[in-house]
Order: sequence, then C-alpha cells, then structure tokens
Amino acid sequence: MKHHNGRYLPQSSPSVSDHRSAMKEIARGQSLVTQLRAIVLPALQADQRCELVAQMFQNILDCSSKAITELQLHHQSDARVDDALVDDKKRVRKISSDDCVKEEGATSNPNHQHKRSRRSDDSVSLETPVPHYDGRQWRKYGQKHINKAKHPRSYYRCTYRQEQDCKATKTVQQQDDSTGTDHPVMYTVVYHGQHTCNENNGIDSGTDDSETNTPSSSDSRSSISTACTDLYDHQTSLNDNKLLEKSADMITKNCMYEPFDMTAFAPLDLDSWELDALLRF
DNA sequence: GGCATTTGACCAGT
DNA sequence: ACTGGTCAAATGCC
Repeated sequence: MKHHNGRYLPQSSPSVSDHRSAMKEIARGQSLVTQLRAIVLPALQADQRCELVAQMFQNILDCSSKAITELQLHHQSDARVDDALVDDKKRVRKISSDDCVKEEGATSNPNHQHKRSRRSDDSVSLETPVPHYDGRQWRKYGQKHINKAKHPRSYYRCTYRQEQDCKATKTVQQQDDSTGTDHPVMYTVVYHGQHTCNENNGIDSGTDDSETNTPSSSDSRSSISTACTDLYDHQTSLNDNKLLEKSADMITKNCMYEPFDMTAFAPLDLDSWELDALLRF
C-alpha cells in the first residue's frame, strides 16, 4: 500500500470491515453447505456412503465455524484498538458496563433480569430463503415488530441453552422487499454467539458420543415445528404441519438411523418455488 | 400433562 | 424517549 506522498505505509492488519465481510462470506458458505446437505442427504440411500457424506458435510461446517471463531477473536481485538483510538470515554463506559454484566451474571440476582446488550460485534448475518435449515435446533423465545420493518423479527435460542448452557441465539426476519408470490421470500438471519452445546444434539452424531445426547422424540418434534414456524407465517410454502412430520417419520424409517438433524430433511416437502430457490441460491 | 409458541411487559442501550 | 432483546405468564397443540 502506498501513501500519497510516495512512501510505503506499514502493512496493516485486515480492518474490522475486512473481518466482517470475511465472516459474512464464510457464514454464507455455511448456509449454502447446509442447504446443499438438505438436498443431497435425503437423496442418498441409508448406507455407509450416506453416513460418510453426512460426516463430510459436518466437517466442512465445523471448519467454517472455527474460521469464524478465529476471525471473531481478531475482530474483537481490532475493535478494541479502534475504540482506544476513537474515543477513550466511550471505551471506558463500554468496559465498565461489560463488568456490570459479568458481575450480574456471577451474582445472578433473581430480582433483576440480566442485563442485555445490543450485540453487533459478535454477530454474523446472512440472507437465505430457508432460515431454519442450518442444522441446528432452535427454540423461539420471542417475536417483535421492528421499527420501519414490515415483518416481525423472531428470536431464537439454542434448544440446549438450559441443558448445556449454550449461548447461541439467532434472529430471523423476513425482508421487506420479498413478497413471496412470484419469487422466494428472503430472510435475514443473524447469528449471535457460538454454539457451545454438544453438536451431536444437532447434526454430527457420526462422532464418538452419539448415544449420550440424542434428543428425545419430543425434541425432534419441536425442532421440526420450530423449523417451519416462519414459513407458515406467509402461507406460501407448506399448507399442512403434519405433512412435514410425516415426511420426517418416513425418512427416519427409511434411514433406520438419524445421523443428522431432522430439520435438514425438511426441504423435501418444500413447494416447488422453495426448492427452486434453494437450487438457485 | 407436558411441551413449544405467543405475546405483552419489562429492561437496558442509544 | 425510543428501540430492540429478553422474560414469563398465557395459550395452544400433541
């Protein structure tokens, strides 16, 4: 890089925006892999090859997750440097408020709801026509109308938040300019935090401890219904909840085992435009 | 009855 | 004061 006076500036580390766009791209890759998996796996017969393919998909997702984690670590340290350069007062306030959060978390005073922070730093967003097929199991805990947005924002947290103290959350919001009539409805999905739960609860039961944390049947049911909640909202996709469960049942029977999250199979029941959207995305 | 979802209220950050 | 994130009681579904 050359400065205007002709002298070379020291090679700087990637900027915060570089990190952010890199994380975006990786997250997009994750989304694509997840969607590809949802298409490919149901088409495979339940044999060792199927298991191998599932494991490979999971390995790819694991790699990208680790990459995002690494980027986030760099991103946060860079952001701290930026803060110091930009505004010391703000930084001090930020740190002290962080301390408050930590203290509250430590004391967990039941009389106070835990402090919330508007999280923008550790989030990764992506756009997808199928916001729920990310191979994870989520539980909806809130929905809110957002200012100047046509559609409400749904709030999800990891199903295993209580059992395994997994802090991962995500928000799903239908984009304003997607009507869902002629072209696929697009959603903005923002992921906050990293999953700390045993991945086996979601997808990769191909790994060692696959029998210890398999979700109960009710959990499977919940993940399926959660995965479809927003799709039902606009009435253009699925018209019968039972159809999805029936499909999940069929797949379970056909495969004889459950190497992946059942949500991964859900697109089998998508309407043609949704499948088309998956293929084009 | 047990579970997940819905929804209004509450709270914290800006 | 406004906005967005979370909580928790109410509700609905299986």
